[in-house]
Amino acid sequence: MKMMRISDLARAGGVGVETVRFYQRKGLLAVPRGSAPGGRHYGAEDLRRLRFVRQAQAAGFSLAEIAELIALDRTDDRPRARAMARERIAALDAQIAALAAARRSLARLASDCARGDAGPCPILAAFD
Amino acid sequence: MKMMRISDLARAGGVGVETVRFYQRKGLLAVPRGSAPGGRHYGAEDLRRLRFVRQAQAAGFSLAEIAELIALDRTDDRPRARAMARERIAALDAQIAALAAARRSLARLASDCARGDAGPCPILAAFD
DNA sequence: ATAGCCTCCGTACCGTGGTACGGAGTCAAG
DNA sequence: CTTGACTCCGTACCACGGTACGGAGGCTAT
Repeated sequence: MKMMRISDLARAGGVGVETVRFYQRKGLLAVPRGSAPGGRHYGAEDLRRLRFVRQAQAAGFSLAEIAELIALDRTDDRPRARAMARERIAALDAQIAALAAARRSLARLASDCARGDAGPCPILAAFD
Repeated sequence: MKMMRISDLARAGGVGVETVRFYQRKGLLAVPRGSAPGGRHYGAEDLRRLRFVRQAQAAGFSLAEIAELIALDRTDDRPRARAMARERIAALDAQIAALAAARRSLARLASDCARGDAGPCPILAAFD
């Protein structure tokens, strides 16, 4: 692919230039091989990485964990990768269940509160 | 009402004393009516509030929004409370869907990677 | 009455995930 | 050959949600 500049990479990844640079500092993204002034800067591989970072973040991995995943990918440390995935799945399950429970409480609040301008609208009792 | 001290309240609410004090500064919890030295400090109402804060946090409200909810409870501003609840429910639904999608991707990674020490374990391709 | 634990209060600090700023250099077009 | 857009780089700053620290003072048991 065709020598993207940092701003192109950022746009393609849906983040700001400063965020790309922040990820570079954190070791999540390669900083372009120093000696290529004016030449190519970033390629398709960088964009894949950037997208991976965003997806992994959406899955709840911290940036530090994502750095670890990238290192794991390099060293092909499959057992560790599997373990991290399993841990995250368990955490995700717990989180989804907690959010679903909160959603139910909130839905109850909204409907308890929905009709009648009189009667109790016990906001502080929403979570019982 | 057994005149809890701040440390009792914190323990009952599952947080640290410093966190209770932090919430007081943020206006989420009342600071005990200054003139009662040695007398009662905190009561059941404070504990309900503290628990409300934690539950509302679990539902994804920020501390600033929680402060607003508490103010709403005081002024009995039902329309606004309903609106906040509905907004939060929508955000929760989106978040739950996103987490569920991430969970599926991760589950696929874990199983793709599960058997065989050979073959591809494409960590960086986990989210495609 | 002194020790030890507690409270209150202010201020400072922390990790996470960015966001902004200013300076110096490079590059292509006008 | 200057202007403008862009790069790299470092440093500083931000919001959020705490967490820690140090001093002044109070309650209670020994």
